[in-house]
Amino acid sequence: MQRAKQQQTVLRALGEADGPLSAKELWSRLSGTGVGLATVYRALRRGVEEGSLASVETLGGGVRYEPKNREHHHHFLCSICNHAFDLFGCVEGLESLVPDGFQMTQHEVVLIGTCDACAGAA
Amino acid sequence: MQRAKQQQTVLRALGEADGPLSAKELWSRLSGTGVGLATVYRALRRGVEEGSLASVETLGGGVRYEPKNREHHHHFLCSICNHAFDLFGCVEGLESLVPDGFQMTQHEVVLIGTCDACAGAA
DNA sequence: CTCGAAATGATACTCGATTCTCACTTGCAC
DNA sequence: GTGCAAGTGAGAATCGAGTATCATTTCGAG
Repeated sequence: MQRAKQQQTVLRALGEADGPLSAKELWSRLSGTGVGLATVYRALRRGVEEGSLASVETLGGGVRYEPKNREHHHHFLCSICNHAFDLFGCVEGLESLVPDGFQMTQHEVVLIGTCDACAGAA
Repeated sequence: MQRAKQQQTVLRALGEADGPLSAKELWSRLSGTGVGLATVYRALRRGVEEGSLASVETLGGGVRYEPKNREHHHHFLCSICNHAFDLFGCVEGLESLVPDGFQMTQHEVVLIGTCDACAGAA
């Protein structure tokens, strides 16, 4: 196992995911590599500080991380496996919801249901 | 101060709010009444169990609670005061985001920005 | 090869949110 | 008034997420 390169391993694994991952989820995907949880957190924190990663909340508990070099998108949260998936595209008509005097700067859309795998296994 | 009715006080205060409240937010609104934090949690837990309350995550950290007898709605989160407000209305076109094989059962829309009061104070 | 700065993994620790414990109080039946 | 089950407030205990510590290892410069 190589040292001094574990953080790159962490970031690469995150980049290969199909959605944002929490620190624990990411760590479990690296369980065979001997990477410590502390290193996962170090890599995530550094990534956020350097601007290459974004931390997102997708409901379902906890903060997840994803690479920042992605198009504007939203997430699908599987209520069975609790995994978050990236969705492509966005929705219209959000401005009409904003009350007078309020200023919207961002928005989040989260769809909740069952993912491909969980729906098929049911 | 009346005893054995504190939980009703808690639930009434929640019903009068303009958006979902966290346990701490709710407790601070009751600070003059001598209600203990434990009682707030007890009231919230019981309300959820009995089905009169819904727990919602509005991003911005933590779980908030609101009465369940409300129309379908979404929330606006002020990034300055971190308060959550109810929004009325919904959006169209969510179905088009769902990937093949996935089944959507719920959705959440959260708008983020500055509320009336915070925008005015800036 | 040798040295030192930076990285690493294991684990102890911190912090906040929530729940539990317990002595006391209240409301109600009798 | 008495007895008792349920409610209550204060603080202890618990739990999970994230951070700090520390001995060890790696890697590049000389």
